[in-house]
Amino acid sequence: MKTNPTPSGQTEEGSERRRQILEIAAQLFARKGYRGTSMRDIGLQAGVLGGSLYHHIKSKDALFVELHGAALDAAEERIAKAVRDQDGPWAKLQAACATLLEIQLAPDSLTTPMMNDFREVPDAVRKQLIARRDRFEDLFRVLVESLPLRPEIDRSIYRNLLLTQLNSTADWYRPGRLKPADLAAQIVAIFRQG
Amino acid sequence: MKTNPTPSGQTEEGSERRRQILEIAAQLFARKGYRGTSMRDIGLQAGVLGGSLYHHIKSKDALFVELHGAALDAAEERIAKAVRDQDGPWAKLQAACATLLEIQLAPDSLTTPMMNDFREVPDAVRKQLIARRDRFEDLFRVLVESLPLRPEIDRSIYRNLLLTQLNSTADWYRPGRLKPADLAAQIVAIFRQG
DNA sequence: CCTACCGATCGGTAGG
DNA sequence: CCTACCGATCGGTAGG
Repeated sequence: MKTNPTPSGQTEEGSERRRQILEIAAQLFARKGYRGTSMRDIGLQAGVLGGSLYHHIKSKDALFVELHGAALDAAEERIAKAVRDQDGPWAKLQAACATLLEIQLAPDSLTTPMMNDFREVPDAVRKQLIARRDRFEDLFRVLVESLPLRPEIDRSIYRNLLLTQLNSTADWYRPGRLKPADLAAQIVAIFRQG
Repeated sequence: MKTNPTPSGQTEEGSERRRQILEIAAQLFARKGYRGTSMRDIGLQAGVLGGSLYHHIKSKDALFVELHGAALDAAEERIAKAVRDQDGPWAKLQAACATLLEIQLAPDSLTTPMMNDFREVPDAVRKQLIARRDRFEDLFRVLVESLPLRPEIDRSIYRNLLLTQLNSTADWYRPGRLKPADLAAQIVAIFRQG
């Protein structure tokens, strides 16, 4: 939908240069966190001085919120599609988990969400991130609703635990023989008790 | 063992004043993270200027490492005791989980571990934290070894997922009708598939 | 434990 | 996009 480039290069909104900068910033934020990434760091990677970035963005805060939102937009779309392709509540859940893990564990793109360092972020930013994340999690709320779970399981806690699991995997996962899809299978195997 | 106070007040190692400062620092680090807590913040809570803290500690880094170590020491001791009091692998695991959650979710003491913001911390500090945490996790390695798990479950991944779950609960838990022990029961109910 | 300060770094801006 | 800078804040220190 927005993949084909606009006619020519202007310095505003959707410019290619701006997209490059967003991608660089997303990678740095994902690796070093919000506070651990300075505007000068981003500038260094982009080949300009920190101050020059302000031609393309309004503030560090707005940049972070925009990246977070774009990442969740992309993730929602990919997950919804993966879920559509499956039949049965557990197959749908596993597809959603595998897709989210693939996105989270491939930290090389604009689409990597950053759901983990809310505590590092200014209060005003945090509020926006939480609101957006809550909407994102509705996707999983629906999936968990349709699971056939034992009655003693609290679905709200269950969903929280599952999402926590998915979101914090990036903290310890290292690429190797264990693929994201394998990990998703293990997680669902655990969460799918008889 | 170290609970009764030393004869009188000196300004060195084990002074009461120092203990107060460590407690204040631990709370702030737990709430705001490593980078989000300045020495001036700690001083403000302690009623002194930031620079004055350096009579009691060597550096911010050393302070954080010391707090992390002390918290894990205390947690290990409490968990080992709780495990000893139970029979059977699942009962032992649940006791360990409940104890760890109780510690993590009562953020008002020197004993609250901070296992979550390793990315915020300087490299030299991170290495020490990881080494200490790995030793701590051996406690759970032993517990997971003795579980009767289905053969298709990878115990190393299983342990990682469980610990991730326990350690990241503090990010979303809010005190209420759901007690730490209840949460531990829910987690173990999920991880204990038939 | 304070005063008074250091060098470094931060997000951000004016003006070209 | 750069030069040159702002005010704020950081960890830490000397000297009392």
